[in-house]
Amino acid sequence: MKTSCAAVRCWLVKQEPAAYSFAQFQKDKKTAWTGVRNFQARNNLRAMQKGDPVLYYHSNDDRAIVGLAEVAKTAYPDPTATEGDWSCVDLKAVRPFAKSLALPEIKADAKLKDIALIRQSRLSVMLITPDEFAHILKRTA
DNA sequence: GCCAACGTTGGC
DNA sequence: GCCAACGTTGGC
Repeated sequence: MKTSCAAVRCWLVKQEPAAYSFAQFQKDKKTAWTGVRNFQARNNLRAMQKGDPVLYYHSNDDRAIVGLAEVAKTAYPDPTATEGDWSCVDLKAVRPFAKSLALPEIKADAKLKDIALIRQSRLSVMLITPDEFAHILKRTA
């Protein structure tokens, strides 16, 4: 359990399943979330706290929120960056969702219409409101 | 495969 | 500091 007084923040990361699927992530149990080269996404990585819940979204082929992860280690320098000031975190796979939540369903859901996933379609690491997070957990149970 | 959105780069 | 050109991402 988190014991700090800071509110738990919920995140969503996006990945192409062909590049790194949630199934592969589960086999690995833990992975370094490297390769982010966008300032806003990087700043979000840096704001993550250990234990924060992270939704896992498959872009391109799948287009659905498929599972849950959590932050295992806060931001540190991205070892894959050869230049520039970039960060990565470690993520731990928690569980796949019983039902994945597909993009058309997200778009059609009044409670999720302002979600960053839709509003900022190209951002790969984003903050999710607690209400949105709770609603997604309910719909994927 | 196409196109829209959008971040980045470079010329002025 | 503005803006056009370009590259990348991601939905369809």
